[in-house]
Amino acid sequence: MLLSKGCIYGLRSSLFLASQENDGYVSIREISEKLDISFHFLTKILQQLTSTGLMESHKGPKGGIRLTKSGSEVNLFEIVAAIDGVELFTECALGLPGCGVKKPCPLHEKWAGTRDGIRYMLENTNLMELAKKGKEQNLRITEHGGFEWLLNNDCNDAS
Amino acid sequence: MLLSKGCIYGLRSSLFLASQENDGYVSIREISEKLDISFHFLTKILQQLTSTGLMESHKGPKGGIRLTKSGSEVNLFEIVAAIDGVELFTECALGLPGCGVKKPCPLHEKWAGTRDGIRYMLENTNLMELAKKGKEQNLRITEHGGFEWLLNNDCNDAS
DNA sequence: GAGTTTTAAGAGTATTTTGTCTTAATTTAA
DNA sequence: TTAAATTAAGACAAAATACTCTTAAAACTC
Repeated sequence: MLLSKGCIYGLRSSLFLASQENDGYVSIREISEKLDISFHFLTKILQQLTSTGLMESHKGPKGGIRLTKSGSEVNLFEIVAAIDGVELFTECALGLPGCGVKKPCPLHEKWAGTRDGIRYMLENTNLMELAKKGKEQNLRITEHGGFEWLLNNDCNDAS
Repeated sequence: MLLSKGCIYGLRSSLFLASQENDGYVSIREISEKLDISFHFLTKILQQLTSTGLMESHKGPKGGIRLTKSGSEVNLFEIVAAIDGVELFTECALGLPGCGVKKPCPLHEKWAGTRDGIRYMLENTNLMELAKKGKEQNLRITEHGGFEWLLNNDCNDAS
């Protein structure tokens, strides 16, 4: 698996926040229910994003979490790096410590190119463009629910 | 981590076998000692490669394991797929089941392109070219040892 | 055929990842 | 000022991954 579960949850949550119409706090409980993610686990993931400054949280009623910057200013690499770290983008494909141009493994050059391709894609994709696309085309952000349903329904809705 | 430890061990072992001068059986014990991999663990990994037909094994003295095809006919994708499976190359970056052109997530297109890039690199890299490169430039195949040392020393060597 | 060398197979252990539960601290609002 | 709502933090549990150990089966050598 390329990204850890926590990282995937972090990306989905970030995308959800970026697709909100207003920029107020959204409670983690709501995110966890709408995205079908374990509440307590998500809490810990999002703490990593607040500790790195990508999000800010607020306690109490009307509290929750929100992006510190506009979705258009946050790229996916920032989120991945905050949760999974940058090892994926620095490590050797054959697992050799310290693999690099100075002491390469036979696969180093090719892998470095591919690795940079992943990084480039993540760095050049921001939350806003994904949220826009998701809303316009009502794409999925959870197993069964698209953006449309997600943004127009309360959790408590019986429907 | 992109590849599991087992997969990395499988790749290193395959590369080691492809770099042998003769095509006889090499004992798993020798591979495990030279590549510094746990013997019993490696045994299980290589069993996956023999069960998929990429390698063949032989018991008893003079036994061991060897590639069924020439190193130039084995690409890295075959090895990765045999050990880690093809999920990496089919799964959604956001973890949504069944993500694809029909029911995409907002990231699907971009991720599919990147994913195919990884696959393309693996499919278009064969063991022989890596072994050749490794031997010519005496690159590393283990943390401290290069190809040269590896191929010219017996395990029992006191040196 | 007996003994040795090797892979095969399975049970068991350790570590990491993933997820759960409880309590504390903070904030709002009645 | 009390109660409710929320995040923060830490202990705990489950599952997956990584690794170890023991025994069995096969093949070679004498």
